[in-house]
Amino acid sequence: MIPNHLKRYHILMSYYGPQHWWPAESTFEMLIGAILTQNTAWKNVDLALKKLKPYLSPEKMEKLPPEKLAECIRSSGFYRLKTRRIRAFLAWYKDYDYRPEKVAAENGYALRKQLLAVYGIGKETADAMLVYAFGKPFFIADAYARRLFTRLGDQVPKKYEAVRKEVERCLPDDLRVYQEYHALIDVHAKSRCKETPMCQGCPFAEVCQASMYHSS
DNA sequence: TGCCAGGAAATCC
DNA sequence: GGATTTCATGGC
Repeated sequence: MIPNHLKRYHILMSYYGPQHWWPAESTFEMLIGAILTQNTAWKNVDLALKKLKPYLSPEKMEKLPPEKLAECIRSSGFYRLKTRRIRAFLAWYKDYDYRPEKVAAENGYALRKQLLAVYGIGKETADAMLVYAFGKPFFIADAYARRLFTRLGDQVPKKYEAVRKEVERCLPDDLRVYQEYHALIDVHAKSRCKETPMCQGCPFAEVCQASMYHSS
């Protein structure tokens, strides 16, 4: 049986409402945040972004000495590593004159391949950038999504690509759906519905009987 | 106080 | 291809 992700999307949407993600004041901030949040709690990313505030444009960040950049993002963890990754991304982005609309003019899959070739950008980071900065519909098959699907009783594939493709097969080719579905899954994951036993007003209450949602 | 958080690359075999 | 290790801080 094919999990109906469109149905799940509607359930989450009617319960939490539109989220209008990604939480960033600019496209550039979103792109940097995507790298900073790798295996890192968003709270620590937010601290780093605040320190980066004076340099939150590609032109300014490019001129920032690496040691200074590292100092700013220290709170996000893996800071030496992420300094290299941010700089690698900036080098790639510069070929598009740091203009997201130029990047967005590329074909989605070709663009994804390009991003994956950049040092420090893997599948999840690439998909987040594609969806929230460059307007390409891809499903972000992150840890929250896998955990939710598992709890709803799916046999979730181990490979990232398999999960992504399976979800994409179930959804309309609509950017807004991909933007909201991922955001809603995130918001839901951080809500009290991660608790067990069954919490009050769980959006998945109807399917709970047929799933292991509140028993794992 | 130990454990984990919106991963990815390098290095094994 | 898979399994393991490295990268590191802050919060609970």
